[in-house]
Amino acid sequence: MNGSTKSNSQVECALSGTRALILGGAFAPGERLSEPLLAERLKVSRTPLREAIGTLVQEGLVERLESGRCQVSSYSTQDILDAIEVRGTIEGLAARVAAERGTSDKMLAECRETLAKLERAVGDGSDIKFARYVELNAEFHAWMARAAGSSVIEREFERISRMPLASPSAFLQGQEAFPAFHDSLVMAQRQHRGIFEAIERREGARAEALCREHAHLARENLAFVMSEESASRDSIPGLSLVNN
Amino acid sequence: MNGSTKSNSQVECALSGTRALILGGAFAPGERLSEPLLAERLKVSRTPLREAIGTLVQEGLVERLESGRCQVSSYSTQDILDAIEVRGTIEGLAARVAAERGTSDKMLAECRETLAKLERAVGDGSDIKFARYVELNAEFHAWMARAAGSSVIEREFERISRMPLASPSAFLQGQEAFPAFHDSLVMAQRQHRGIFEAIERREGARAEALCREHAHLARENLAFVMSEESASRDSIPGLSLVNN
DNA sequence: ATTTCCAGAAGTGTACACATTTTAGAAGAA
DNA sequence: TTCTTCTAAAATGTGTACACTTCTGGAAAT
Repeated sequence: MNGSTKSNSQVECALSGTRALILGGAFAPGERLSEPLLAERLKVSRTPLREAIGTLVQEGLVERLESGRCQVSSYSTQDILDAIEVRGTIEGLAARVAAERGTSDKMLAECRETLAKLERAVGDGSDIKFARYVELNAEFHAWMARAAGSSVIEREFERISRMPLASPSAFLQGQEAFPAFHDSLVMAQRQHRGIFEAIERREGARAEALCREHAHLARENLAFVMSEESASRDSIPGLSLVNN
Repeated sequence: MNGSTKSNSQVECALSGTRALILGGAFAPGERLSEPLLAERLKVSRTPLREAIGTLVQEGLVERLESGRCQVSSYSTQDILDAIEVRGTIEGLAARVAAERGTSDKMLAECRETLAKLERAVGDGSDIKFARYVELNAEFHAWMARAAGSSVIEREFERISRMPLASPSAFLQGQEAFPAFHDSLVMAQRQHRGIFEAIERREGARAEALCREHAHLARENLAFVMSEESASRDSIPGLSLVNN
């Protein structure tokens, strides 16, 4: 549920617990949070909970009102589209920098392996291993952020990826049912190849442009999910926070 | 910009106080912070101080060690250059979006006024009003972030601008003495005009490219300041955190 | 029926105590 | 000297009490 909690500290517990509740739709967007109630629910005291809430405010999942109270954030579809655009832009920067400054053979080899695994997960498009794909897709994007060789750029990528629904894998979970998504994944994988090739050949502009186009695919997926009234709306964490 | 503490809360006090101490060079980069000592120094108790430190960790000014202790961050020159590049990229995105989606007449009028004021502050380059220029320059950049009409983009701009030395005005303070900076300011103002014109004419690609080039100017200024052993090194807040 | 006002309920901000962990330095052995 | 080991000091993590603020609901007045 809360993933792998490395530290059993109360703050970690409060953070992952609150995040899971919000992303799982336990609160309506705009709903106020009560520290005492939430503390009791999560079995932590207010002190670590308050620290966790502060983190969530920084992340943008929770907003602080003038009065000091906090409420669960509410996003418009446009907000999510913009967040994906920001991610694509940052990834584009990372890829361009990786291409321009050059990437070590070791890094390139790492990515080649990930890409090969991704191709095996995609297969010929008729029998895609989704769970595996999601994992490897995240790995590829994290690699790009790392390949720039800049802790600042990597940090920024991680931050925007933590924003709900802006992460590279946000819309992949639980979409097996839709054949349209299969084509999307095949195309995405072709773009992965293109991005890697551009970085390898030190073609910065091409790498950047491809990253942006790659992010555009996520925007299309969001538009698709938002237009559907299917069960997928419940299976995607955080989608309950999106209003119109 | 936040200079004046709107709320007299203990957290605000601890936050601005600690930030000022760090940016002012009261701690060496990498130096550990002691909550009890810092609390006593700032006349606040540990609880609000801890919250403030958490914020500073999120901002990147302070790092949390495995043990739980905190230390003042240390940046390389490359880190700052990268942060400026990220800012230029985000600004470029903002400008492109503003151009592509269109900007209201009211917004455009606002910016025209700022630009006119900026030109008055620059004059013919022989008698630049620096303090005024710094203020208006910040206004122009904030306008760009707003012009995109996206809270997500604006947020991201504000975040990266808070990173020490990455803000649009980081290297302007206290550089009156250097004639080279006068040319730099004149050119910067010409770029401001170009960016505005591109947004007005809805030339997204041009607006984006100009923003990046504009940020490059800040990179040059950093390189200049770092090469100098002048007093300017002490007059720029946060420069003491840069190592090599 | 609508507005105003007030009191109680609930919530946040802060201080502080205490348990546990980490650090630093002295003492001792190789 | 240099490296271990141990111990006391100091720091952090957390629970809790309490002051002060904000919210809520209903009674009274219009």
